[in-house]
Amino acid sequence: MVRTDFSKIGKKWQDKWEKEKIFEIKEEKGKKKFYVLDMFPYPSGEGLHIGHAFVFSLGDIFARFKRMQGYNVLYPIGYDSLGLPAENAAIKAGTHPEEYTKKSIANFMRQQRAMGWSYDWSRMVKTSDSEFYRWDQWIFLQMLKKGLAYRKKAPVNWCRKCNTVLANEQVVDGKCWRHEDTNVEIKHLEQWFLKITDYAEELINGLEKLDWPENAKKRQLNWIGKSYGTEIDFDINGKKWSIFTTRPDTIFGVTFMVVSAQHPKLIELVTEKQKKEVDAFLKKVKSTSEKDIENLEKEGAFTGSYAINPVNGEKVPVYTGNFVVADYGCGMVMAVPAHDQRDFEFAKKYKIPIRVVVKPFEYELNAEKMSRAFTEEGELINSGEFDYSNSREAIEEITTWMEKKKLGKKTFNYKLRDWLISRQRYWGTPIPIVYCEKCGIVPVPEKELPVELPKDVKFGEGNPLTTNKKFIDAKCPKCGEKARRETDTMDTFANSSWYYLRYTDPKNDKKIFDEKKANYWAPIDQYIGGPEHITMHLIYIRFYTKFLRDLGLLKFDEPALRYFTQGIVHGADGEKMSKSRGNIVEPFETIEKSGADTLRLALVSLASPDKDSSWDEKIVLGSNKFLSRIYDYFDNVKFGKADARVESKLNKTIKEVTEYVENFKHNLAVIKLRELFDYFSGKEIDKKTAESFLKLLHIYCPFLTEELWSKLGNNGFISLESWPKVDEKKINEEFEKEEQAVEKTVADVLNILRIVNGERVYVYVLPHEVKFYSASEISRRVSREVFVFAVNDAKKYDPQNKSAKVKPGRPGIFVE
RNA sequence: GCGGGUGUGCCGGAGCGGUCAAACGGGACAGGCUUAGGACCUGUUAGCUUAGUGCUUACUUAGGUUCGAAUCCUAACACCCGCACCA
Repeated sequence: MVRTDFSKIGKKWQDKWEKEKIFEIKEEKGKKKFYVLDMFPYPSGEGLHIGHAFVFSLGDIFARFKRMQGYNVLYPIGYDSLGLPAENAAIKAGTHPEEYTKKSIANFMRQQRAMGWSYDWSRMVKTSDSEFYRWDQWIFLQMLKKGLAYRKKAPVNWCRKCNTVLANEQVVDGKCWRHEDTNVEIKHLEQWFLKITDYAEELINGLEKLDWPENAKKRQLNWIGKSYGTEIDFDINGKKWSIFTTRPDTIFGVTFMVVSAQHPKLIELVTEKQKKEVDAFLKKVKSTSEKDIENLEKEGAFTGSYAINPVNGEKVPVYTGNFVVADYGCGMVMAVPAHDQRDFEFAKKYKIPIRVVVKPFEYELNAEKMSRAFTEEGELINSGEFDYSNSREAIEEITTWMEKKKLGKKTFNYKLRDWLISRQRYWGTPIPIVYCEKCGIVPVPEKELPVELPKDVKFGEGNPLTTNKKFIDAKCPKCGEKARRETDTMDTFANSSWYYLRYTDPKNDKKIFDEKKANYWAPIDQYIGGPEHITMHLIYIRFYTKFLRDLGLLKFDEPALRYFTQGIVHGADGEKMSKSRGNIVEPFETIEKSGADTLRLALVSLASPDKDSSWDEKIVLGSNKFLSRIYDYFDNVKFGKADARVESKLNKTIKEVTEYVENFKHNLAVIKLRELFDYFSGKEIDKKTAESFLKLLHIYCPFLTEELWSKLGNNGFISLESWPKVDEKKINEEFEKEEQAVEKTVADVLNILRIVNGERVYVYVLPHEVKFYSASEISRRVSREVFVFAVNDAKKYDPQNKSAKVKPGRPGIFVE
């Protein structure tokens, strides 16, 4: 047998598809659209990795499936080519990010074609094209107009390795998302923010109707983090200071207050006497951000001020502390050490009194002897008129009571913060702003967009954009005087927040996109991408979509109706693939050796695509073997007439596979295809059945099936054929029974043959079951001569009267 | 601490109330085809037992619901992932 050169077949069909532009589509009235999208890649110089091969194959499989089902399928590709990694990699390689990106993209494209992904290449977008990022700038200006883009001085996350600030979403465990070993520092800088929090409520509510994995929705919900509580006003030095709490039931147990070390108005609270102490503490806080944040001890300093508890008039000291988050709630908390672990630790350290106000139902609490805070439900004590009520119920009661007395009010808070988009780096979308001494912050007029990235900059220290004088020096659009151009660029996530819309009208140079086109294709019907994007990209893209809708450009609220998260393919050792572990799998080696079809098939056979899996080279061998068998079979196939059994099996398979593909259960679909092939490869089949099989297989193995399709004498592309339809009438459960009967009998016969040897096998069955037992089939399987008799057959040969043992579904067997 | 997930035979991994000793693939073993095979085909792969029957023990562990559980519930253990000083 000659080894089939799958990679050669691949190249042949790649070229044909491209020449005929069969995947280029346009809007069509009367045809139902379907938008399949894989999250676009950041084009690194290293080319596609196995994760790419996997996700994009999932997308392609789905796109092909929907296309064959008759939908007008939009399946585009683009490159998230702006961003820090490109800049860093370019610097490292001693080249310009633009060159680096260009090369990387070319390499990506070559590899993507080889994988057989059916993109509409004519719609390709690159975020690094000024014709793309021009619309980033345009959106920014619209947000500015609506007050959603604003500038403020704030404590921000700074990564010294990236040399830029980071969004909240980009801080992982107190470290930079790109530098696991680098602690994020807090700096106070003036930066641009997008007011995503305005959409917090809608971002929560919108989740409900989305067909997303439950855990993705939960994670977003968690991230937005809405919590209900009470805002309570405390009097400090005659001024009103509010705090936020979810435990107003413990208000009588407040023994001190803590204000965040980063609170903008902290100074107002610090008395002359305490200034030194507080300053020393603040200094320490700043330097501790360098250290391990996880095990940070709760620390603080007394400010010298006292707050008056509104419910009992008590004076309690106000501290500043390192464990209070400045921009959550009010940046200040009421501390109830008896019932909050953090407050407890703080109180112990600074010897602040602890007062129990919630008593456990079963026992007494002694404040002095407590080793930790009691945070569970209990009975109120030391709480004035609320004594003896249930603490959980008291939350509501006390809040209502305070509302009546105007001491506080019911409210809620989000964990979600506004999106900090300024980056002090070069390879990003320039923020279209000019600073004028006279006019202040002035937006660049829309007709002057794009503000292009100058090519001539120096990389090294600081923001490269500041090294190009021509770029910085600008004229104020308002007064015409000399002004300074903003040198910060936008977070790369701005680009990916709306790219899916640009695909619908990628070459439009008048507008961001044509609304008709966008509303025809979008929203995305099936989005596919990794779980790491759930709390970053997928929040931002939803936010942008809602904003563009509010501008009147979109008629829908959500960017992606259905979302599939693929699992991570680990190395053969079950560990995450990494260079240092040396367990990286290079998809290209496999493609060259066994062809893209093999790789695609292997990737989806490995495990359920939504689950993590470990790469196993054997899966490639197995897949390759299967494809070789198919190729050989079709290479010298002779068709006959349709066999009812084969047709039944085929239709059942169509039904199952369709269902599996729809739900991304490709591992199971492949099994069904294997079973079908095994079933008919030993039998005579008709051409139509064979073609249906090829069509089912096509979504996984596009090249091989194109080849075989044409070998069968077809002129067109199988890529453009339609998905087989189930003919329920042809599914005959009788055949299944028959199969099972044969299966069981074969097993029995083999079992007997192991004990006694014989040449001839006699099978006795109930008269109405005779039709289920095919002598030839059993004979084939057991390699003996086989005779089937009905028990009431007078002429049967049955020397040991085995027919007496016959029961329904169980034949008698005699071997001699 | 909070949230999500997973635990199945030698391995990967299906199954998610009966038709389950448990799909499919891989491995191992036996046999066939062959000069030979890492190629292909067939069979075996929990234990005991038997001319094909039957029985026992099995799907992390311990309980429970049920006529009946790998599948549902409760608890424990283990592992993985996400968020986290959010008041």
